[in-house]
Amino acid sequence: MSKQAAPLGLVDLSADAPCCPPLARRRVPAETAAALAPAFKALGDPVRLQLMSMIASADGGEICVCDLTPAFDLTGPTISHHLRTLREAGLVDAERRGTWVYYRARPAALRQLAALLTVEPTRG
Amino acid sequence: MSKQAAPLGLVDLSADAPCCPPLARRRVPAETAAALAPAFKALGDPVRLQLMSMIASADGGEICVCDLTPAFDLTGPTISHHLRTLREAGLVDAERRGTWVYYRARPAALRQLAALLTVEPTRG
DNA sequence: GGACTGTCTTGACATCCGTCGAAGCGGAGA
DNA sequence: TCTCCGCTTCGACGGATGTCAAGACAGTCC
Repeated sequence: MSKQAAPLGLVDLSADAPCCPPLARRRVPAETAAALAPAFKALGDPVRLQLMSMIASADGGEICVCDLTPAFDLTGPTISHHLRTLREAGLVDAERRGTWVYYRARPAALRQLAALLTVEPTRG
Repeated sequence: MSKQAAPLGLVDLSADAPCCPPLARRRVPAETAAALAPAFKALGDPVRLQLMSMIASADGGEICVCDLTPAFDLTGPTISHHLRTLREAGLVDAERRGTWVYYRARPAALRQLAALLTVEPTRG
């Protein structure tokens, strides 16, 4: 369930989207901004930024929700909500395996965002 | 009025903050997440993402508000509000010169965010 | 000094967002 | 089958956010 590019209003941050010269090199057009802003917004919460980091840096490339939840002073539903936000932003993928649900990062999405923010070494 | 590093609750994204190995390499600690999330949140709006791009890609490194406002179907105060958000996130600097106000990007801040999102070419 | 221009601030309002408790669903084990 | 456990969804609430109209402030030109 992770094959289609942008299911149902999800952001398309798939690897093959040939997206985006650096933001500082040329003006980002409105459509591109509208497509990428949700990803930045998803990272714009401290909890989600930590979740994203825990997922992206996990050994084996994936991590169980049961390892994420106890790292915060928040209820299960709240963590679940944040994970959903990251999922809908196209930053992570989820997979149920038996009792547990595992999350893994989408490196291509992170790479796109990083590329957009890239700045020339020191121009001028 | 643009000399001090992090005045009054602003995010410290100054160049000398030795901040942040990639998010995918090691878990981002809570304080770091709290410090950086506002910058991502500021970029999490399509209008601000475009503004940021227009400012960062401007010839001469700076751009007048009078050139920013007409690019959107929004009122002056609304644009001003978004610019303030970018300023308080430490992403841009403002300077009044005569009648007009000029904005310029803070490359160091963008670099920090880009570095945080950096992913190994293809690990594994 | 006075009028004009450009930008920011204030106040108000509708909407969105983070959070929780309660309930639902799916799988595992007795 | 029945119960327990993990995770998600639903419904609700308070606070934050995006937007605008009106007013305030800074600087220029006559």
